[in-house]
Amino acid sequence: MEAIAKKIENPRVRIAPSPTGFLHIGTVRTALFNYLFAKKYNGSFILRIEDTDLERSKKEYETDIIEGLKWLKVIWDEGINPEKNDEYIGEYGPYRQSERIGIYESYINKMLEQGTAYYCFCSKEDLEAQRQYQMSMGQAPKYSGKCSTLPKETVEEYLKAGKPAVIRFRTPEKIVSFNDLIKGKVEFNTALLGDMTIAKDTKTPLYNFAVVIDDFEMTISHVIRGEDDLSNTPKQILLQEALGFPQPDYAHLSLLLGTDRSKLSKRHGATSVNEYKEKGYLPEAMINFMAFLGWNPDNEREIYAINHLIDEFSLEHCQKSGAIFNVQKLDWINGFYIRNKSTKKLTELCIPYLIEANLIQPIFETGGRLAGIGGMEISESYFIPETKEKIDSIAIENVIALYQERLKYLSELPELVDFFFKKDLDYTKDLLIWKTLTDNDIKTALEALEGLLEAVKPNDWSRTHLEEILVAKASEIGPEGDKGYLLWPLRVALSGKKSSAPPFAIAEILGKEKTLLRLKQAKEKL
RNA sequence: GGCCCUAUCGUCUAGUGGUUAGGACACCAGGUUUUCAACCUGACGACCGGGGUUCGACUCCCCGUAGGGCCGCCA
Repeated sequence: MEAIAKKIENPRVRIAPSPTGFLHIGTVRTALFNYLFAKKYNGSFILRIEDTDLERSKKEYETDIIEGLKWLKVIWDEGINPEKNDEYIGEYGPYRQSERIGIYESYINKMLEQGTAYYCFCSKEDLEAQRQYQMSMGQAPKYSGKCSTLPKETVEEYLKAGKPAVIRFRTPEKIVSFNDLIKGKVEFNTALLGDMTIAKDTKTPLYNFAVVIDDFEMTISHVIRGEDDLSNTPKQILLQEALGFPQPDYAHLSLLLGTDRSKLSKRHGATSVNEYKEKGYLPEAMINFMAFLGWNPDNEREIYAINHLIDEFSLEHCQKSGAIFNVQKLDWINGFYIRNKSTKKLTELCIPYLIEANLIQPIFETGGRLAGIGGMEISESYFIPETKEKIDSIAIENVIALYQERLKYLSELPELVDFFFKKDLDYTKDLLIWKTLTDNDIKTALEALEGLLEAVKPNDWSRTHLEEILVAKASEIGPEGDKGYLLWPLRVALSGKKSSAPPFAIAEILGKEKTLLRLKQAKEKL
């Protein structure tokens, strides 16, 4: 019989990244699940920066983590102020471990006094050799406990002499068992652990120790984290017991996997959210996609906005096994969100990519700001570097509208629409050929088009009218009504590509003058 | 090597003893298109193996097997 599920009220959860790299996609997933859990049950979501490793921690990475989570709108209730990084929000700060050294120190001293922790003077080399030996003997690698019985005087003496030391926890040997909210009952025999290192010295705590202190001090009620931390849990529970702390509930999320089913890492490709942001994935698509990696709602719906995710979220529906990060599905979801955006909004998102590709450049007349890819602020007007023409955002919007339903991600755009912004198109004669068309046929078609378009009055220059007259003509000349005999050369002449949006719409946007010019340029290729 | 976790279409998953094993992405075919995309229709495609338990196992138990994670003076 299962234990009666505890009611969850106002939980306090946290995400505790260490700023030793750019915001990782796996961190985001963990953050998201914590966030959903907190919001679902009216709790608090806390951001704590685990920067005890001074060597590897960098401010730059911390900023990246904060900015990435902000971009995804996975916002915390407590921790570093998202707007002002030198301030904290919440009563349990500071929220950077590097600023909590005094707190750890007092607990370390307490344990040293209690005797639940002791100084160890063994050298790294000896320890490593021991580990190798034990593993080769088929034993669990663990510390021998050599220094655990050192007389007090010896310890004093060594310390005074400045002998290198670390602080170890006198790990009790017992069966630790806990009920993981996702995995179920999990048991460990801590006799296999050995006395673990909890600090390099009283001012330099190590991960497992700092986590336990902070989770207690910050009254964390639920620890929701990746499965890679599962084997740290018994160590942390033992520490809690030694310190007399209550035990939080644990939930270990299955891992995000690469295509080879190993833990998602750099060698699988993009793992930093920046890379996805730059490639032009929308934050809401990323969230929707990642929520469905290792979780699913009760129904078969797939598209979920964040507030729906919050409504439906529960740890019971979390998968026990790992999930491959499948970019194809991400592409599909992202395309869906792109299609469902207003064209105006999408245009704002796309403009930085067009600028980046140097298809357009902003004109800063009234202090417009350029925010770059993923940014929102845009200039009022633009010019086309290649032609020196001015182009307003409405015109750009018309271009975007044509490609909105063809886009999987934003960075695809420039190569799809570059022909709108170019003087000469770069394609060869072969591309103009439809099925069995000869040079002469193409010339005839292009001239027919010229004649037809020349006659269109400026006021009639619209995609619907152009379609009307051109399709009528195309059906006439092509065998068995094959419109490609006329329309294919038209498309290629206008776009220089073998696939594009309908040429009538392209012609409308290009305008009569440029359309005719491109027809002429096409003839010159023959 | 030790400990722990996991196992349904290629992928993400539904399924909690009796189902034609459902959906989505991808793939394939057809429709619509001058093309591509979008859209519509359809097809293909899975319970890791072996023992139990049971009238009956994808579902429960055990043993294998496979995959993964962790075994730091990193987090």
